[in-house]
Amino acid sequence: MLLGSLKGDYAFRRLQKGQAGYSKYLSVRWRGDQEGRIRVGIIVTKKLGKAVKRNLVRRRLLEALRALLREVNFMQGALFKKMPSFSLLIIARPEAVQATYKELEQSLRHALIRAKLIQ
RNA sequence: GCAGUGAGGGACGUCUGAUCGCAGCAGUAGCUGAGGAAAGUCCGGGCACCACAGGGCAUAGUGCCAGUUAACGACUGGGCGCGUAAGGCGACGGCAAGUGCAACAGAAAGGAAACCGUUAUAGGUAUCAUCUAUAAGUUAUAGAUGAUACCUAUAAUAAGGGUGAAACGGUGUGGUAAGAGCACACCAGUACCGCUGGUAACAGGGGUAGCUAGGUAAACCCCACUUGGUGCAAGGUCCGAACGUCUGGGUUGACCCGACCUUAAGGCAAAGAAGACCGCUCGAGCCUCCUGGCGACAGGAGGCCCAGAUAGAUGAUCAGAACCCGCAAGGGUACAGAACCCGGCUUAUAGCCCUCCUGCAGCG
Repeated sequence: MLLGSLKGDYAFRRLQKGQAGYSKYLSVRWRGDQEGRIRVGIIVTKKLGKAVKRNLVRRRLLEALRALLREVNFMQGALFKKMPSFSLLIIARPEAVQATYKELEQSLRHALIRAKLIQ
């Protein structure tokens, strides 16, 4: 499954009105579109630390998302012509630095369910 | 041998395998995939575009000498200063052009003057000595001269004033009213002129002169040299949205001009929004050896290809090894992530290795 990345100020601003979900280590927002693919943006602010720590959190989140997308079913609003088609924004909280990969993955699953993106 | 919160250096800074995932390359199998600082962005280049006849000013920087280098404010070697020395540190041209600045203490912080002090002269006062006069009898008073002390004025002086980071050369002799480079000898320093060694900075030594010139230039400044700006989001190619214009088509109209409409009709011009591609990684490249050089480094031979992402690829899980901590279970393995590319500098850094040093213990 191809993952596009969100680019530009407009794409991020559009998601301010999206469906939101929260969990311990992160929050998510998503919105359906007609692109026919999944586009994702991950925000890891400087509150989390320097480049090494921020990179680690971002890569773990991206890895966890890929793992989740392989096994889950999407809600109806996220589909376009029976293909998943939406923009997703993941915002890491400062506590995410201390989390292990497993904790991040669970946290992401929890948040996506609460945002009504997956079942 | 052990220890060290001692110094210096390291082209040391975890390793191996499996599975899943990501990026690049490849027809496939597959191969490759962060650092010594990738960091800070403090200097210097390459490269790119813009500006530019030449010169000057300004701004900013550099500042002992020689070398290395593409270049540098870097590096190497040397000199000088500080230090007993090993060694370390030094923006290390000029304050005997000008201007400015200096807490506290101190008489005074730059004008060599004031003050204290010293000395001479004059005046006054006191005391003493001598002489004279008067009165009286072994004394008193007055005057004169001299000496000493104190006070005042004028002149001379910078020897002395002990404070300070720093006080207008030092020591001695002569000299003088007292003193003073005032004169002389030696020493230190300065300027100039030769000599010797060195490419040079500079070092050694000689002569002459004058008599001394405080500190501070990462204070202004003076002198010498260097210095255009912006940074790969540079810049370029493809492609080409909206806006323009012309032709066409339509409406109005008897027709023409005109006006309005039309964008899934076409042309021209321009546009830099979005996107794709180039720039982009083979380079002042890396490794080994040889030659030259004290060295920085240079030359040669052979071998090698070693990230190129673009909101940004390195992650997850498991197994094992190494080192450290702990009796054990177990825990820990730093600083830190490429963003056009190189050369430096600076800062961060657990542990490991090498050389030297120190301590303790043992042996000879």
